[in-house]
Amino acid sequence: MSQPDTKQRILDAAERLFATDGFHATSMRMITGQAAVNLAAINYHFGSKEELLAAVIDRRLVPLNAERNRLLEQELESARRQARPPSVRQLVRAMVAPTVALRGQGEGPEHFITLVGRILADPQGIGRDLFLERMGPFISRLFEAMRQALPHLDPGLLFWRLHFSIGALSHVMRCHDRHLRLPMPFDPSLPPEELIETLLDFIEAGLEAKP
Amino acid sequence: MSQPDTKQRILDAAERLFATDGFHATSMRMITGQAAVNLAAINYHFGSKEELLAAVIDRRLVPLNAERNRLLEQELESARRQARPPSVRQLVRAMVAPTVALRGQGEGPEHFITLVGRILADPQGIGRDLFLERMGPFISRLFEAMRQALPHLDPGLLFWRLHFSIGALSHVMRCHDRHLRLPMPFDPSLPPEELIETLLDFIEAGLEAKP
DNA sequence: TCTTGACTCAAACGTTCGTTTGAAACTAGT
DNA sequence: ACTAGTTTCAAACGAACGTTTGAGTCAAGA
Repeated sequence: MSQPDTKQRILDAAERLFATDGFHATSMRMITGQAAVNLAAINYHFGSKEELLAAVIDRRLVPLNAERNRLLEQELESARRQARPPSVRQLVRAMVAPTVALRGQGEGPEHFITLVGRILADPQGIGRDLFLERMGPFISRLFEAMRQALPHLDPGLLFWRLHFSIGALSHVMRCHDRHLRLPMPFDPSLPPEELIETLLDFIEAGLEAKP
Repeated sequence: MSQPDTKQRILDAAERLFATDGFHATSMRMITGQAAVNLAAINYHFGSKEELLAAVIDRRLVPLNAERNRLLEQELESARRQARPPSVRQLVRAMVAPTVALRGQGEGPEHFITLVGRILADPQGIGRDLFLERMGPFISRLFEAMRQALPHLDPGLLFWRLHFSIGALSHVMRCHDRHLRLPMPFDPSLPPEELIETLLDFIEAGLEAKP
């Protein structure tokens, strides 16, 4: 390949622009302009604008879900060894930690976070089916593991509380910095490690609420 | 006016299309086609496509925030009369109840919910500034009231937990029905009243978690 | 009846969109 | 040095975009 990084430069520029401006508001000329490649390179390397979006999503989501599954299986295995039910906090951590860790991994993952927020908000969008297809297996396994961790909880109630938990996570991911730019008399910023624990405190208490 | 409902028909069609397809993916010809009005009617009545979006948002958000503020002031006044701190649950209810109540109020409000989800996911979108401008006063007042309700809680921690709460709410609003269309061995659907209480249980426990 | 203002309409404006094309440039195997 | 295969390039394609225009329609006041 004469310029082996053409595909990567397109992926980086598309990730950034899809996140900041949205899929439909981003033109292929904007992408190829920022990537400093020819306009036809997208269709040559990816086929179409939609297939480019799929490639942008897959590049980060596949390894992310692999890590989430690894942490979940690790806790299930640890619980099995010790003949105890899996820990709610550790199960939630399997979902939360790799996600929050995306922050502080550079500009690319930050843009990816924003892009995922857009995809979740799009009820019939292009990337949504792909995203849910990638997420489904983990969510199913997390739900089953959570039923072992909270056997007394009604499954329907557990479903909704997991739903709320995912919402809290995705919302805090979506708003990196100044989402609610209110004049605050203090600085609410937290390092990622503390943010994880703060979020785990909140979700764990909500999942284990009494009624 | 010869056809006095032209503006309403445009607003209804735009609300539906902006929600399902997104602002940039919706053309003015799609809107005027579904509204059965002339293409130029949008520019005549609203000025531009962006001003139409602002009108769509304002139509529902202004009365919604009025109701939220009413409930919040009602609880503050009740607490003042009884010389007690405001109730966490009642304060959260002021934010949650009018929002969840939008479900079951017809097709229009349901589309509006989806549209708000899109606006929140758009970091520099057209409707975002307008939306935050409308929401800001209520959020600020809610935060101050919550500080009275939870005086022992660090303000920075309260900020984050309110952030998580808003996330749980907006996520559950965004996913009316089959957001996670996993093969569930049960029916997780709930009537709005029960959904409100289920969400309040979750948020209240999270806000009052110990550390 | 004439006039005025609000509204609707078909048609066109210039621009930008995603995609395609065919030739040129480059790399590597023989 | 020649060839085959891959990648880049400028240019153009038809289609769709948001907006504007100017004539036409209608209801109501003078």
